[in-house]
Amino acid sequence: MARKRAPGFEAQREDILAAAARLFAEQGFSATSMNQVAEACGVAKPTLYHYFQDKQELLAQICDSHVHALLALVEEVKAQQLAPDAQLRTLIERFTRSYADAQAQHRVLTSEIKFLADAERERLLDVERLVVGEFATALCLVRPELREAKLHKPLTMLLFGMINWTFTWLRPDGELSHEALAALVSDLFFGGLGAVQLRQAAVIQ
Amino acid sequence: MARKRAPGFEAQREDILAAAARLFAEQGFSATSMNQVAEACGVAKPTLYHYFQDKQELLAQICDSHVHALLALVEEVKAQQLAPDAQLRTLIERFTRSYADAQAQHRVLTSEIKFLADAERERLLDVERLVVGEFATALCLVRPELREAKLHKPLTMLLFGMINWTFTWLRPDGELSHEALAALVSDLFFGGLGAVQLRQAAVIQ
DNA sequence: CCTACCGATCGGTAGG
DNA sequence: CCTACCGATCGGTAGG
Repeated sequence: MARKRAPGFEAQREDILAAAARLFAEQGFSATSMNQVAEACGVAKPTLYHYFQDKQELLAQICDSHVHALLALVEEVKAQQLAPDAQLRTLIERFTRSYADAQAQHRVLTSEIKFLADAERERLLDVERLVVGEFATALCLVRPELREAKLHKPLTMLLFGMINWTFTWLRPDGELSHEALAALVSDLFFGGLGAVQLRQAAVIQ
Repeated sequence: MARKRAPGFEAQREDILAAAARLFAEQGFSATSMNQVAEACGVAKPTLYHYFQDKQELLAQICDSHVHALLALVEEVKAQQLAPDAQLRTLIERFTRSYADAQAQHRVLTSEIKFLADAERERLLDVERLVVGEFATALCLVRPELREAKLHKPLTMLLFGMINWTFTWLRPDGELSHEALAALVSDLFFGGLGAVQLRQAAVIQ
């Protein structure tokens, strides 16, 4: 039997991850020092190395837990077996709302993943691709002809663009709530789908 | 009269800016060393300091020239005095296509601007706000009721999200060309505008 | 006396 | 879990 961790071990570890996520999101991974992380959670720098092997592992843990939370979210919606329109709309709204609680984690996942080692980064990108794939599949249930026109993936990425870009401009305490934003994105995307011309992918090459 | 610069001065300077933009876009500003910039353009590091005061000035020049290019682009479209629909569509297409030629500059402008000193950063954000403002104005000409619903700025930012996010997934040599993408974004956004419900901004607070 | 650099090394700080 | 450090490398600059 392995020896028990000290009682506060997991809580302390989560504290460090949360502080690191906030700093990495604000300053970037490279511009953030381990001393800053230590100071932010009120411990000495060597303490960090008791919980994490190195700076990269901090980043890897933040990205890993967040991308798996996103995957769990889409799996949960999928399990509800909603009608196509309702499913895609629910995905959009759940996703947009999830940013309210995990802004820092999401910014780190999208902006700092390049600082991971190749193997670790590819492993996480594979999980990201699963998440994107579920959105693309849900989209094809709504408008199946998009798949043969090879527009389901581009349209999915335009949708992710709308959602992910919000962290550059949406103030958490501003007039526009995440709920209202989710409805706006849904309306815009669903309305736009009907107007998309299907000839484009063929035109290209 | 000021003495003339050496003939290759401007060309060398542009070379350095282009190499720095590429490296900053790929690795981030903080993770890129002046030695890497120097190596990328085949000069010694001290030579960089002949053209630029320090590393931050490199970043400032990249962002400054690109954001002014974007401003010039919107002013040029505005001067054409097109009908509202055609103007917004042209803005979207010109903007999307401009990324094909200036991907690195655009990534730096959107991702690395935080590493500038406060005053310099604010100066550039003010120019960015002018560009966004022109899009929002063009959007209000297409659907004036969006302004009173306070949705013209959020919708403009969703549009920028679709366009700006493309650098995370659009392969410059891939199947989908920038032209086809521009048409897709236009179709989706114009189609979606008709479906946007106007009650949302009021719901919020 | 100017420009356009180079080889070498500065003070300070990063991750560990 | 702290103080005290290391090998290395950072941005920036000296003399020639």
